[in-house]
Amino acid sequence: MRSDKNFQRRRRITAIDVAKAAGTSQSAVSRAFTANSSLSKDLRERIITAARELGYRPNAIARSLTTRRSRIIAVVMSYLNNQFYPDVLEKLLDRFQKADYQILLFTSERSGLSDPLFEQIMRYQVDAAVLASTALSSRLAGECRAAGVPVVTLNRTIDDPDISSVTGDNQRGGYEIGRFLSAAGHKNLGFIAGIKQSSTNRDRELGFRQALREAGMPNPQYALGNYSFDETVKAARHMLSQHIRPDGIFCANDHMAIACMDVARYEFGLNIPKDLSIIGFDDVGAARWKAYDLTSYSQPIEMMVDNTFETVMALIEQPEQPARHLVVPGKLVVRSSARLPLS
Amino acid sequence: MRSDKNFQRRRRITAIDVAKAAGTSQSAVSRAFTANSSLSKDLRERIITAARELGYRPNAIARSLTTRRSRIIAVVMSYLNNQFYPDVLEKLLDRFQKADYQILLFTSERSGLSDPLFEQIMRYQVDAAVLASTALSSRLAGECRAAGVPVVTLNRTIDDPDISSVTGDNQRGGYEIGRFLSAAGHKNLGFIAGIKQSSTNRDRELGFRQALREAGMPNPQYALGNYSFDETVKAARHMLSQHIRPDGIFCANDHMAIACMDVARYEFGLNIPKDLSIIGFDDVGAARWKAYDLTSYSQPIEMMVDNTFETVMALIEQPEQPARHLVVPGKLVVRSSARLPLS
DNA sequence: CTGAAAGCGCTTACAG
DNA sequence: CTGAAAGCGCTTACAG
Repeated sequence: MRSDKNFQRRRRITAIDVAKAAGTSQSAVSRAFTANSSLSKDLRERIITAARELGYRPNAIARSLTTRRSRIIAVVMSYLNNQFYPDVLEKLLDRFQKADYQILLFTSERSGLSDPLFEQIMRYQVDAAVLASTALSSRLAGECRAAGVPVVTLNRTIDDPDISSVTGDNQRGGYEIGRFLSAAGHKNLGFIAGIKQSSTNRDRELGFRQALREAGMPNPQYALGNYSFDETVKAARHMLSQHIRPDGIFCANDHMAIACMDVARYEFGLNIPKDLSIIGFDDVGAARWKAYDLTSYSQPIEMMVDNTFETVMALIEQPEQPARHLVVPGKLVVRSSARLPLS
Repeated sequence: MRSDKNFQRRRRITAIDVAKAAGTSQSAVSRAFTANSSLSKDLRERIITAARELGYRPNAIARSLTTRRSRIIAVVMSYLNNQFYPDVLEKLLDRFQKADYQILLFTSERSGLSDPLFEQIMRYQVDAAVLASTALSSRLAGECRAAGVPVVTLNRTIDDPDISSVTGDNQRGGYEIGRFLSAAGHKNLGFIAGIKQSSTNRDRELGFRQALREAGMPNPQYALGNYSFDETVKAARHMLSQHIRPDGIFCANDHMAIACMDVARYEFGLNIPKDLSIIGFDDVGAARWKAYDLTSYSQPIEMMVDNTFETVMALIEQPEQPARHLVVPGKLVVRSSARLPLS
């Protein structure tokens, strides 16, 4: 069967080998490695011993062919240079590994071509997909679902209400940030947006604008950072060069807020927060770094991941159940990058 | 066969369905989806059309059962909060996806219990494993290899010379940093170490000490940061509280250097680099952030990943070939966190 | 070029 | 509790 001679791994040890060694049948071996299947204590022990001696390990690939469950979850993620995502990934990994699921990781190229991605996800018969890439077209989610693969989007929602999602409270976060800035007596606010079509950006911006409106403030100045460090540098330069320079900027995430702070301080010589307040979103690790000490709205990763996990499991058990849309509350973490409300 | 009624995904579309629709045999369908297998243009087209109409996608799991190649690579990684690793991961993903390999991601809990990890890796029949976790015991590598799974360690080496590795030039990097600091006229150097048993730390420290020796300088003051931000904060506090305070510190990676800078500036009120020079290692993205502007020795991720990929492929083709130990050259990236050599 | 058939390593209904 | 056997969805040597 093998044609390329280069390929020859030592013969695999299979359940049949173990069965022979333990003087029993292959089915019994299978049962010994399957939770709550009926097998006498005695036989089970004999099998386990033989297996250990032979270095036998059940072949998960073969198993999933018959069970039709791979115990593999596809995770699609990009923007790994934004610390928020690796942190999410690490927690996801922990959570799913603990439940004996493995994670097959995909990045969507920023080009957004999700088709080949979808192909691969389907071919590997994943039990579910977690989509945590803001860059992603919502098409991927729809395709997965149409193909019967449970999907949950993490840190984003998409148009289709039938697709479950877990997000932070983006709108409320934007709103609180707007209130905080206006209460501190800022006169000219700015907003540096992430990717325009992303739900995170949309909701954060929505909340922010609403707060300004309620406070009787004009619309904020606007620039596009696209969740990219370099683009944000340009956006900040542009915004800070305006005739009327903002005295407070809300950046749609911490990653951009850091870029913005660097520009303000080192290119414009501004003192933060005296000359300019900056607030981010996510409360990533670097927000705590003293050189930034960034005021931010938190997204509690642990809770988001737990909710994602629960939702995925529920969907695997009952694919037809109604979609869930979980919103995990965060809170404004006040540090020193923005002036405090006048008391 | 299925007992739990909750589980029912729509019937999968298999090669047999496509064969029927295209009026041919299942073998032909298989051939249509296999590169360079003999099949008439005509039949192939008919099959592809039928497949598209039915939404058929070959089942990679079933395929790997017969080919005995899963086209899955295990990647083991931890310390994802050190930006170096997500950056590596993103590149690895790109590189392997491009070659039609998928990545099954594992974190080793920092506890270091690698046994269950090994179990899972084996069960999923991965074609190879890339170990990029400094926290890892070298046992995992040995076990994989003993089980016939090609292994390459990335950003670390282990004792066993039969296990391939790809690393930056840690020793030379440490050496150049030592020369740079001594040439700048520093009098009292300090070293904040990463994980003691890690090869990266060992080699960086080795080179550093050698340079000091050659320059006729005393051994550096020493503190342990264990590649952890919080531990480094403590280490830096301790080191900077000494009677004779160092005027230059080499931190075994950028992640720790940032922690160290924060302590120096915001707890001790030191001016960097006037009062204290700090140099890191890796040249991660944050080293370029203006608030740190960190002098560092670079590890060229792209090249490291390319080499890892090539090595993995070579080992998959010829498992018995001799191990490779590739060292990718980096360079000192001079920014403003350390005083310059006296010219 | 094409098809029938064996086999990859498991799980599980069935029968005892 | 235990075993023989069918079947999961493919690949590929074999024969035509």
